[in-house]
Formats: sequence, C-alpha cells, structure tokens
Amino acid sequence: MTTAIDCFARYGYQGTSIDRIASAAGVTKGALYYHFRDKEELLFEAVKDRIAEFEERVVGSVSPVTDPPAALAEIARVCVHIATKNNLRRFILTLMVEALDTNPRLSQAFRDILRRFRSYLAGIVRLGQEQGVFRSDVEASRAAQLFAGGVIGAELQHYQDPERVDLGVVMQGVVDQLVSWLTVDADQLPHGVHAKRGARNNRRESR
Amino acid sequence: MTTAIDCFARYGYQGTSIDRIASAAGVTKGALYYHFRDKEELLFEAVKDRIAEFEERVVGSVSPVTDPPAALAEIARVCVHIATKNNLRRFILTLMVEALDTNPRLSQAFRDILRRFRSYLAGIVRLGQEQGVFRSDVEASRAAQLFAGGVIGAELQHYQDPERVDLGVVMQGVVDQLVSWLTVDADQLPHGVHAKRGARNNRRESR
DNA sequence: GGCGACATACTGAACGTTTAGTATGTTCGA
DNA sequence: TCGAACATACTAAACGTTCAGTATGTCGCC
Repeated sequence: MTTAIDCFARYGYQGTSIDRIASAAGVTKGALYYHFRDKEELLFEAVKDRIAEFEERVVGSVSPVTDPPAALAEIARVCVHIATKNNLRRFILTLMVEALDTNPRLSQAFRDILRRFRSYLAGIVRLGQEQGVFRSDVEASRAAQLFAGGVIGAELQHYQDPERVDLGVVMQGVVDQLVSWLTVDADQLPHGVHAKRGARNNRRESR
Repeated sequence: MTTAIDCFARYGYQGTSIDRIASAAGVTKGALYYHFRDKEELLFEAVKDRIAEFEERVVGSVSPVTDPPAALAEIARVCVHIATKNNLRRFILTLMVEALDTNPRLSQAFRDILRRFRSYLAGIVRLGQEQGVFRSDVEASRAAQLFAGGVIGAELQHYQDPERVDLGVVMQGVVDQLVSWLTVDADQLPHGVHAKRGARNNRRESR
C-alpha cells in the first residue's frame, strides 16, 4: 500500500496503473487483487490512511492550544515538515485536484477533511480573539480560509518550483502575514492607505 | 479545440481520452488527428492558448501600474472573474498539478508562467516600496510568492467547496492581508505580540 | 460551362498496445 | 491437508493512432 500511496501522490489516480503499482512493489497484479477488491478500493484505503495521518499530525501537534499565534506557527512548521519530508501533502493535493470532476465520492472526502482543517484553524483564531490577542472584527472562518489557502498555495508553488520557492520561508511568511493582519487594529493602519482606510472605517461603524 | 480545453480543465490530460474530446465536439477521432499530430500536440496547443489568455487578462488589466495597492486588488478581481466565469484558471491549476511528475516539458511551461506572474507581482510591490506606500524590509519576491499562493489557495478551496468558500470574499481577504502586512511598520505592531515582537526587533537591528 | 486534378476536411474501420479485472495454478506454514 | 498469499496466463474493453475512402471546394484548361 505504501507503494500505491507514492504512485498516487506523484502520478495521480488516472496516471497510475495497477501494473505500475505492482511492479514498483515487486508483486503481481493478482497479489494486489487478493488484498483489494479493485483499483478504487485501493485508492480509498490509501486516502483514508493519508487523511488520518494528516489530521493526527496537524491536530496532534498543537493540542491543547494555549497560545494561538504560536499554534499557527507550529501548524505551518508541521505542514512544511510533512510537505518536504514525505509525500503526505503531495498525495492530498494531487488527488484533491484530480478528484474535482472525476470522482464525486473522493471529492467529498477531501472537502470534509479541508472543512475540518479550516474549522480547527478557526477555533484557534477564535481563541486568540477571546484572549484579546487577535482582533475581533474578522470572522474566524475567513481567517481560516486565508491560512489554509496560504498553506496550499505555498506548497503548490514549492512542488512546482523548488529552486525558487523555499517552502519554509514562504510558510513563515504566511503565518507572519496572517498574525500581523489579525493583530493590527484598524486605527493603527499607517497613513497613506487612502481608499483602504476609508473602507475599513465604514466597516467598523456598521458594527 | 475549445472542447479539448474544457475537457482537459475538468478531467485533466490523463482523464481525457481522444474519444471523449471527439464525441464532445461531434467529430471523429480521425478528424482530430487531421488537425493535430497527436494527443500531446493538442495539449500543448491548448496550454499555449490558455497561458496567452491568462497573461493578457492579468497583465493587460492593470497596465500601467500607478497605484500598487489598487493594482493588486484589480489583479485579484480579474482572477476571481476568470476563475468563476470561465475555465481558464481551472485549466491552469488542474494541468499544473497533474504535470508535476508526469510531463516535465509541460511542468516547465507552467513553472515559467508562474515565475512571470510572480515577477510581475514583485514589480508592483517594488513600485509600492519606491513610492513609500509599502514597507521596504520585505523582499518583493517573497510578497509576490505570498500573493500568488494566496490566489491559488483561494481558487482551489473555492473549486473544491463552492458552498462554503466565496471566492470573491476570500480573494478580497488575500489582498487586504497582504496590503496590510506590507503597510504595517514593525514599530506599530500592537503590544501583546510577545515572541513575535522580539523576533522582529532583532531583524531590524541586524540591518 | 464542364471536367480533371488536386486540396482540404472529414468518416468509419482497423490497428497495436495498454488497461482493469478474472481464472487458475503454486507454494509454504500451521 | 488446508488456506492464505501469492504468481501466471488470460480476457474484454479502452486507449492512442493510422488507414482507405468519401464529400466538397478550388483552380485551370479546353
């Protein structure tokens, strides 16, 4: 199964034949069919395995959360680690994109995992807001979407262009940027942001 | 060719058979081979077309740049538009991810386009720094990576979960966050960011 | 105008290869 | 001996590509 995970991560589901997995694992197709009903069952088992690992790694790494900025930084570090030291993130991203219009059931599984991830992140943001560390005029779910998106975008750019995109540095930037944004009060935005400032003030007053 | 673009955007290259394109276009496979040498030539023509369109749309939309924050906001708006009104962004993202380990030549094409995009973004950030609108202690290329990553992450989350992820709102957040980060001076970060503040001060002094 | 020669844009069938899956055979340990 | 865990040989369908043939358009010559 480890071999299947590696092949799916690199070539995707459609691009990975049973023969490829079998020969990479040094067994025959028949042996694979002994263990798995069909190709799709192999895929789903692999996905289940990787999703469980991801959630254990991410959620497990910062529980309980007491310091929200440090927690976000730690999650970013874990993501950098799993993106560079093994293929867990690559697996998830590759198959998530592939599944969008080709496999509704798989797409739903990935939707769920990302929803849980964002929900977990939103919890951290909310804790920061309760502690007064983060400002309260931002919806926690929006901040979570930004963070999750930043993580995904950083990883994809790194996979695509490892020479130019240092994942650790970009991911640190993702955290810095979000934490900075969540800790800046609208009153303290520097002068020179003309239209921006006006828009922000309007938002405050409507609350 | 329009049909091929649509199929590639949704199902990827491997997941799109010549038969599928042919029947979707209402012609035979032979007719496709009359026009294109092979499946891969069709792919490359499609990619060339979409890349040209993307660059025209994005770069063309905010030239010349005089107001960097507004330019970034406009680029985000253009990305939202093309991501929701046609399949251009979907095409690029789907094939970019698929090409990572399956097609080195195509992967290079996508690396190039993303490098150009980031380079363009970095130019806007640098202009903002020269104008004194953006702070100068951030490398423009890093800011560009963050913005590009934010855009990609927002789009992917939206494609995956359109119910929960409003692309316009998240993309606006991407811009707000980056502009806010680029316009906050380290001295003006609010109190209460203990470890963070220390780290930032050290960085200033080493300069 | 008509016709032959040629070009263009297809068609349906055929080709060779690859795919996921299946049927049957083999080996080894309990 | 039996059954788990394979291996081998095979199948039907799908894949990308090619082929011979067809329909239509264009051009130049008589």
